[in-house]
Amino acid sequence: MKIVFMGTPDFAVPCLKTLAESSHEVAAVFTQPDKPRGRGNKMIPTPVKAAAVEYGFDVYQPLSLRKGEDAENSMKVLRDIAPDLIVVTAYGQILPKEVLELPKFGCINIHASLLPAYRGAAPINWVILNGETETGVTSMQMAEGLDTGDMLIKKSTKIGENETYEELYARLSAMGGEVLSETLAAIENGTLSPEVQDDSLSCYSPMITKEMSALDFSKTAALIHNTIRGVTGFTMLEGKRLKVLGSVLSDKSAPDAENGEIVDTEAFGVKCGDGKIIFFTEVQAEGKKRMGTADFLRGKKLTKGDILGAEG
RNA sequence: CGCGGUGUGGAGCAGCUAGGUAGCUCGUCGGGCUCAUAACCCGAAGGUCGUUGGUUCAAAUCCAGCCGCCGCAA
Repeated sequence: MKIVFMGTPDFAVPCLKTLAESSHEVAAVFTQPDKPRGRGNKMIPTPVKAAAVEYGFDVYQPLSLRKGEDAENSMKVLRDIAPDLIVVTAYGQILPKEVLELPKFGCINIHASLLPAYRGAAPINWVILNGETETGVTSMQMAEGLDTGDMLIKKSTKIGENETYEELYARLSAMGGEVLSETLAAIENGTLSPEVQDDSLSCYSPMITKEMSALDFSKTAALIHNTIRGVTGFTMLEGKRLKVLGSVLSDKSAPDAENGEIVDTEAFGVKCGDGKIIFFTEVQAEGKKRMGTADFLRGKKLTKGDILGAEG
């Protein structure tokens, strides 16, 4: 088949790789325009662009597919290519109806959740924030609504008790490539059995914001654990920012301590709102590399009784 | 030219402001103690102090450039 791929972040790269290594023809790759980002505001290509260039594919980066000159040009390009299928993975743009209807087999999307649950922008973060124990990847035939298309192939996976967003992201990203591969095979073999989503079971996962990462030690240890795993926690230690990238729960409690108080200076244990102690396993201080707690504590002596999160 | 931090034995840090014997915690290796140990005691190895140049009698420390890593903002 002649295929056009649309995707932007790391997550989409395994899907592009799947296509590149398949027998199908990748006629073009669409990705978001380069933007100045990162330290020094340098122009950084999107991960998909970088990968596409490696493979030698044609890359298009329209500002929008819905309106303006870029949209018109893009439509022209797509019509000229006349793809059999468009594969979309975390592209970051809403596709207009005329694009959805252009290819013979329509557009398929690889989504990082078990639909109809967790439609929307940040499913991987939200499954962890909500303490889910299982998630997965779903491919769907794209429709006009946001992640509402008929489901094609679904693969599920367990979420580890201490698994972080980063780890799950990597796993689901790889699974995305597998699901795509199976979906393509099914399309070719005509063995697809699209399944309509039950809207009553759906839920959305809105974009995450920085504020969500701030650790609130009046909450329960479980919730704090989910925040750390789901969006990375940050708090203040002796007036400096401290990122918390991993944690484990414990049965220990410290009823007499204040919320956010450091109660264990040898393993970085902090008292939470429900009295339980949470242990940080990986942290990163301002200007420092991320490191395991054991490494961190070798150079940084904690003071028992210090309260995390207190400004100044 | 977005703002800022940082680069010191294998790991994480101190030392730099007021230049002049390389320090701490841990790890590694050897020995000891112990029924035993990731515990304790004794000892040892291991560092061109990111890099290049400058100032100086003397630079980890002061100055300039370069490279690397990172936080914030976008």
